[in-house]
Amino acid sequence: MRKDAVQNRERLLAAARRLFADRGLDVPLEEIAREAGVSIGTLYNRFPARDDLVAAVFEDRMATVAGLAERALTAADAWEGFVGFLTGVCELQAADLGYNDLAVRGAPTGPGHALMRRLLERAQESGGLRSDVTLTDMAFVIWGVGATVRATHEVAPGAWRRHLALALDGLRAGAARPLPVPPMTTLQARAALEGC
Amino acid sequence: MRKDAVQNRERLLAAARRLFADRGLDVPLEEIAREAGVSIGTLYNRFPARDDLVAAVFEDRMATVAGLAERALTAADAWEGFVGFLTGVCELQAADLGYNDLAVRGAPTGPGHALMRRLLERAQESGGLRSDVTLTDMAFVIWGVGATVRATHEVAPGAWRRHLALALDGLRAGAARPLPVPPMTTLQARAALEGC
DNA sequence: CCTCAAGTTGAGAGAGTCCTCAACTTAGCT
DNA sequence: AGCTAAGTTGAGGACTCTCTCAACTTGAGG
Repeated sequence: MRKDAVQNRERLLAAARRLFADRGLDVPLEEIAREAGVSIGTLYNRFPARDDLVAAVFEDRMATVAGLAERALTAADAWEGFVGFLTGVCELQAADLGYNDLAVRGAPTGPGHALMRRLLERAQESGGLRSDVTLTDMAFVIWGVGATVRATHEVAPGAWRRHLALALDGLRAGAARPLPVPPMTTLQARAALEGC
Repeated sequence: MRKDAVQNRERLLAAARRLFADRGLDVPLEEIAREAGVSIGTLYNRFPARDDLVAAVFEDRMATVAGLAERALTAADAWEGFVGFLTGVCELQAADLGYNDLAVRGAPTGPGHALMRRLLERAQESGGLRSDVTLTDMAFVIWGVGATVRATHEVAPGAWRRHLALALDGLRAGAARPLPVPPMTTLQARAALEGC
């Protein structure tokens, strides 16, 4: 790749990072090109589809989340580890509206799928996490906090922490009351994301 | 008003009710006009702004929610009343994507504002509801369940009940752990809605 | 310096939505 | 039946966003 092309790619990524973070994934591509000081044609040249740009921008987050999960697994207290992981993910959501959109749209399909399952089972075995929740129920936390982040990020930037705290209190073993309907199947959870 | 005009108004409302329910508030107005068998000009003639149509379609829901709140206030068990109210509102959300959008966008400004405050205080005095939550925290339930409804309505229509049950378990006095950040002020909660 | 593959450009086609308005139609009164 | 205010119509202007492509520019190897 020619060096001016590399530079333009970097500029596009930097612009996209900024705009996605401030306004979410639906920012017009023309605006990203303008912000990058590059024409719309160049943007399409580098990133034929919006998803290619999104994937490139948020590549690092996959590793970040995996790191969070691994650290959480080594926590002395399994429940604390579980809480730390969810808090970490929600902090990423709150820090970047683009990642918030991505997390909401990809909640249960995430990369740390296997890691999360172990995290959850470990927290259940330790007696901290109620035993009647499944991995697919974690989507409720992501979706819920995601909605709160969207609504409040400008006007009450820390409000999501309160939402998360309430949600976590509902996940504690001590709080458990029998749940109604069965959990979503993995297939259902996956399908739920297509619709948004 | 001429009787053909009345009829067209009814047709428009019926069409809007159907389409809003199925697809949410952002359905194109042209499609509503087509579904009603009426031209787009007539729609604009009757309802100059989208909000006028939305208000007319969901007028009845205001009364429904007020009724839910009043019934909840007379429940023998204050906590059960509180749960019944929230469940009722969420059922409305799940039954109608348009109302879901409306509830999410208008969560804390709702009509039963005063009624809801009494409902909440009553549930707290009875010892069922944790005492550190405020009215503005209810928005988390509406926003959260709203997001789950949106994501799952096609693929796992009952999933929101599980989300709500978990949220309610987090609101129980028994589950209470100290909450982080202070609650949103009413002003913040109101402002949060403008952004969406 | 020359060449040309690689890269950039931006006007414009296309799709979708909102909203208007001048021309037309009709309900309902006399 | 005739009149008129009330109502309807739908083409079209305005805006926004996506995506393409033929013409132009430039980096870098020879």
